[in-house]
Amino acid sequence: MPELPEVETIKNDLSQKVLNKKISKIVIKKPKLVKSSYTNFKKDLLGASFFEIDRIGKLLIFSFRKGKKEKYLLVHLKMTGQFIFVGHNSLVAGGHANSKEESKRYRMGGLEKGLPNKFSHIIFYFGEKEILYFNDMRQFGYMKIVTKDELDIIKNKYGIEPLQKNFTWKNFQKIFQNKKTNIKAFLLKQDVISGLGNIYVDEILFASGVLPTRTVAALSEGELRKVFENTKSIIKKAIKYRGTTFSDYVDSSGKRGNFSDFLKVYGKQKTLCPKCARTEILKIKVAGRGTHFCPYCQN
DNA sequence: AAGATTGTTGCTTA
DNA sequence: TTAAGCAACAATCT
Repeated sequence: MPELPEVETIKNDLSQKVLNKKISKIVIKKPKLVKSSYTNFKKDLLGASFFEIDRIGKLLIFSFRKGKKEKYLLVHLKMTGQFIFVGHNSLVAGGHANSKEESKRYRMGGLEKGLPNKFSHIIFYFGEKEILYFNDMRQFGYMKIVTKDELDIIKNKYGIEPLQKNFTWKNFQKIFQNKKTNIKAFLLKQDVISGLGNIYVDEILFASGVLPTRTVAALSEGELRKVFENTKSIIKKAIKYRGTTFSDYVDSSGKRGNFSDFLKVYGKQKTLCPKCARTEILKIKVAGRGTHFCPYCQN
């Protein structure tokens, strides 16, 4: 599941690869993934080039010019979306990556061969031989082109960003005052804090020693402070290690994220807690999501 | 073979 | 009016 660190990694990598290169061809195999006008999609993008790639929360923003106006290609990867950039023809194996075994290997991050595969739904060509594949097994992801005004409206719906200046203890405290929902559900809300998903929320709460079921308003100042600090540090560290691969995520070169090696609770149910070494990590459902925690270390 | 998987939206309920 | 809760969505794996 691409969350903030994974999307940030993709943003940084793609910025090195596709900026200011002319889009020479676009192949759309699954039109329903284009959520804006389908007829305008190619019309707007063909011949254009992206001059900047940005990110808010888990949403990628590709800026380009259409005539004198700036427009924006928004891409959300949702759960299984991937961007794979291929600079040479070497990886393109003529469209046969469709065996069960091969697609599994592919999703697990072992990009050995086979592009496009049956999950390559939208394909951008840059110049003669550079190709950007948008793959999405579950077809939850989407692309859409918006104007500046539309972009501003969308941006305004996002909460504070863990990496930005306004992510301060003061602001954090203010936002978390008197909220009656549990801390897990609250941290997942994109209009509160943008970019956190199921993996990082579980990791942040474990690091903070706070049970995911705790009501926000009932947290002590010290506990809340830990949640704040750990949100910053864990997100930063995850970006440093190029994100987490749990099932489907790979970066734009098809490589896995290395933060997987640092996961302490996510996916670790039935194993011993790495901190107290005496209690099994439990997995329950909170906020409708699989939730991992140590009942001894988290209170 | 039914249930779990998750990010987001939009509807319902309090 | 606002906040919280939850079903729905899609496709695949266990």
